[in-house]
Amino acid sequence: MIQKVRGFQDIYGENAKKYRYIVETVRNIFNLYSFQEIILPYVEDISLFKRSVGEETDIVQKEMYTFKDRGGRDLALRPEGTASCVRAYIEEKMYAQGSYHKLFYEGAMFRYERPQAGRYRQFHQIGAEIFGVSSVYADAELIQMVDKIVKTLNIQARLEINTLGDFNSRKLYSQALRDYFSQYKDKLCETCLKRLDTNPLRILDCKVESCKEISKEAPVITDYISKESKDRFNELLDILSKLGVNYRVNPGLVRGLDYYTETVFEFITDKIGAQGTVAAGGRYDNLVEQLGGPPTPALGFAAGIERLMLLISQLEKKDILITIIPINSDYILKGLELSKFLRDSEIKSEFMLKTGSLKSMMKTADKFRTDFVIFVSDKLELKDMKSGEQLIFYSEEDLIDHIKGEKAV
RNA sequence: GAGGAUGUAGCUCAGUCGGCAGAGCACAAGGUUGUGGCCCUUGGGGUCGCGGGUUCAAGUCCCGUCAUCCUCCCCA
Repeated sequence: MIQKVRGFQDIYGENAKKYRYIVETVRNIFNLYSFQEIILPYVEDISLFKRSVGEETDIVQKEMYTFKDRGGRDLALRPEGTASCVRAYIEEKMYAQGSYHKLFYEGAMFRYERPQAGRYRQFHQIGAEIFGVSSVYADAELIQMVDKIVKTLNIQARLEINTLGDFNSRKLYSQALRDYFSQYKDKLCETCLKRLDTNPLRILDCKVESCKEISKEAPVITDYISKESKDRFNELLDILSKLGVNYRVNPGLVRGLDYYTETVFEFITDKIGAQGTVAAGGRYDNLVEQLGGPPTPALGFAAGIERLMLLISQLEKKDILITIIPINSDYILKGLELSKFLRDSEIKSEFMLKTGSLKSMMKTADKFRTDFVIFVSDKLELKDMKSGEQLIFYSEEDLIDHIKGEKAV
């Protein structure tokens, strides 16, 4: 049997409903905050991700799905959305329209990782970006919006927040850490040795005792962050409090992508195993320029739809279902005609396609969790599946009038 | 990329020392020839993940492989 590819999944049934529910809910919130949708390609030039996400990051080094197309172009399935969004912002010359831009996107991302609960090779994100605003109020508005999403979906997650300082501060601090930890190469764990090259900030996060010990004496980020950045961060925290957003400052919070500056944040849950980050983002003030656009401050976030799905409870059944059952084969066509009539009257209905004994059709209807059954014979009998009561009608019009009356109540 | 656990009916899972492939639920038919849920009876269902090996004999032992789950890692 041919099976689905490792790390890929079929989303169907209740899960498909959850997926759509999340996307609809989040899109609705984006609309409330006046973000505009951008539908981006799934395939981009490899160098876009090398130059934005970072040449040395795990995502670029070992997790991208890359291939050559027939024209010999080096391409990649997108591992994240921000890079494409920035590329489009520059390529479509949105900056030329002046003011600022608020965009959102949604769709599949691809990373070749070891699958795990809440981690797939094809996964889905929904995210938003703001281009052209350096004001701290943009950070506050964005984070408050994500907070609203989390609250609207009724998800238990805490907000952790930190600042990395401006681009230069971050670079200087990384170098300082690299210099410091290089003295202890023989004492660092294997993964931290790699982090020395890739992302020295992550060493501070290591759980190995010996690494923790060395980290204690390591340079502290506050010494490398400008007063402006610190003030900015404190102002953001103050605004968040006033907006009613709860947070926890985590000085160890570092994002894995190279482009972040200043504000970084994650919404984290401990209810779905090790992959607890449900939504995350931050500011990336240098990325647009770095990719060939005009200097443009920017920020954004993305949420993992599969992880949100793991956190939302069973959806409530909203609409009522009516199943039409012809009592024998003589009335099938009449039943189908009735179904058409109901649907033309905007009434949701299921026409019983399974043939067999009335008993087996009733069992099937029950499995569909139908609310009402209409038995079709020379008359029409409406049965309430909860109470078992039946009403007899002799014309389709009378029946529909009755149903519409019921729905109005 | 590293470590660990698991894989038997549609689902959840038993299967002892290597000796005829099992249960519950689900499904089908009937009890009630025009009515679901509860109950009773009967029935249909199997590439024991896949491929090798050992053996008179393998779901069971050995090797490989694939997949799922968990941890590390990474990240949404």
